[in-house]
Amino acid sequence: MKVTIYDVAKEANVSIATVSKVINNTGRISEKTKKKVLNVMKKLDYQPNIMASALMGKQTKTIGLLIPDLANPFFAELARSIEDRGHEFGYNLVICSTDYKEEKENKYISLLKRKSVDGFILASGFENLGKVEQLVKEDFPVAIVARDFPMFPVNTVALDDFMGGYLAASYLIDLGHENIGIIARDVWSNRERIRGFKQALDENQLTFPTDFEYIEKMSHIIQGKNMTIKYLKSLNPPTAIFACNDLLAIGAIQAIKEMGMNVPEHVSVIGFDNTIIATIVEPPLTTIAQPIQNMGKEVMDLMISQINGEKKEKIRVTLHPSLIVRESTGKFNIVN
Amino acid sequence: MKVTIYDVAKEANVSIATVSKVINNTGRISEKTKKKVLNVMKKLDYQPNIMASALMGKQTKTIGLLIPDLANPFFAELARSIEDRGHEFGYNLVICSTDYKEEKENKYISLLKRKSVDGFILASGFENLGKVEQLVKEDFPVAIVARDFPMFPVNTVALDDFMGGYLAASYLIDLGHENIGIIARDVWSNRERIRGFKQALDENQLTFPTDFEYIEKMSHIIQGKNMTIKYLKSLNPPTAIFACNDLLAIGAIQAIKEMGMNVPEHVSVIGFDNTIIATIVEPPLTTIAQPIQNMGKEVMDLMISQINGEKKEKIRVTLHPSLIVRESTGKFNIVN
DNA sequence: TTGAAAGCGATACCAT
DNA sequence: ATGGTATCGCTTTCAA
Repeated sequence: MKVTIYDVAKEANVSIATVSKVINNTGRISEKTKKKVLNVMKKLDYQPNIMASALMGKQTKTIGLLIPDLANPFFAELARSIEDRGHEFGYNLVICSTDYKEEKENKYISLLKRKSVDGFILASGFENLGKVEQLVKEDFPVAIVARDFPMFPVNTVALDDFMGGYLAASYLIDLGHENIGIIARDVWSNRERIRGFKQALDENQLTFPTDFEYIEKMSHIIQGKNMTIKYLKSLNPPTAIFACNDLLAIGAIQAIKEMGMNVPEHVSVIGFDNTIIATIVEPPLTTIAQPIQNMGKEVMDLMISQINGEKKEKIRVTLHPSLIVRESTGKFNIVN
Repeated sequence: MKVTIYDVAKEANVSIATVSKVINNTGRISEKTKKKVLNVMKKLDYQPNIMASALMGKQTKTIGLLIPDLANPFFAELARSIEDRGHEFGYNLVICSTDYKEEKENKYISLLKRKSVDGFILASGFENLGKVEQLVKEDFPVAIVARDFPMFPVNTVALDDFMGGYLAASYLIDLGHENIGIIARDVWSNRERIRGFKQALDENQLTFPTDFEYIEKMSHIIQGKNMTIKYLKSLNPPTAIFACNDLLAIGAIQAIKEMGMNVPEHVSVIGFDNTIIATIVEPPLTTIAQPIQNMGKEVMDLMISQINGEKKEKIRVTLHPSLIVRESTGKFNIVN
């Protein structure tokens, strides 16, 4: 059957304690026995059982990653970048899609704790403050990414969402737009983006639409489409749309086309995230880019340093969004 | 600290054996003590440590999923559907991107075995027959998805790739195309698709392009683009392109547009997979659909039944592709 | 119906 | 420099 430390010890004529020491490179063992044990390990193709050592308090080298939806390209790309950085340090990811459901979030967290993950990386959409706070109190390694939690100390890699919203609005305003529709789900990062958006509006003496309302449920193409149709059919239709993610923006573009109008001639559209789909849609989507690769790397680094107990103080890394101008936005056009 | 089975036993004035029995609903215990123990468990918020029971040979309820690239929408969507089905049965997924590198595949497999995963689901791109065969020989639960391994018995959920290629070619031929370029990486499923493609060609007395060659490296937009440019600049440029995934097809469309031509007026493009991006490009992509949701469900079901030792014989589920006609394909046009 | 005790596969302290 | 052994948290006979 499976070869264990006992098999190695027996074959090498040493104790399991000695074998353990050569595995972990701890204590002192003569070069000679070390070499001997190493040889036997190779010969028997011995693979230490990580679960067993986890029982003794060692790391499992596994991190739980909770995201809203793996099928959303933004989260898939983010997960991939986290995975890559983790891989460099021997970590694996258990990836869980929560669909923004608190019930699933709780379930996954307690399940993964029972599986002795070394820590959790929580991505955007996590509204479940209580659970996170509890984790932090227990001193369980947690890091937040693409989502800011200003309330208590926790390692965080956030985008400056406020700035993102501000950038989007400023650009649209520069193009001459004064009536801009907003599409967003009610999550923290979007509230920030809208706050930044409003700031730019204020600075230009423009008023925030009074009839704005968040979309419910998912942030998918269909929701973006529906909301856009609603906007365009309203009494005072906007000349530009700010969608809080690329998927929603695509829905907006589809709606505009379906209603017989053009992007950006009749209506401009700006997205958020800069995922692969922004380059694919026609016209290519102007969007606010999140530095996904960097976010993944940074959050994994924070996680690892926390697991290793390197620094006690919690760190907040804020990354900056950038405007990527493509072809879905244009000057306000009197055509309207 | 963490509450263990001992804490529960002490608090309930029973032995840990008894507690274990009520946890697992095994052996016989009186309703009274059962209720008592259950209460204490709730009161102490006891969460059995899965690693400890795994050491005793129980399941970890964790499956390793190896895919080429999580950032590829097809695999992200597939992973999501596998995750969903697994979730219904209490399974979690450790997701690993291999980048088609045998070295990574091997590394992940042995690492996850050390972490006592209950089984592996291997997705398309896995060319590493030796390792898989070894797993099968060891009777380690393995299931293959989106990839066929005809050589030895292993649970498989495959697409009828041959049929997919056949469908694509037939459709293009019906449209009047006789010179069709093919873009594909050299993996098993693509070889099958091309075989089906060739079959349709043969049936129509058309000849397979003699200068066809596989692309190297990744199957990304850029590779699709480069290959298409090469085709269009050749002496006898094709009037249609068959790309073996949607990403490559999108690259093809981009290349065609960049060269000042239109899709499908000048060149038709057909993709494969029917991921979300097929609906997003302009023109919307005609493609061969893989039933992703079904594939995920079926492969997880096979995995679970194998883990539970339900049936010994290995099963091969073959799902059928379907042609999704959108707007990237059109009749062969004399314009050329 | 319940419990004592022997593992599972590793780590780590304490002797030797 | 090496080894004996307790221990981690749980499962599972086997007795009582």
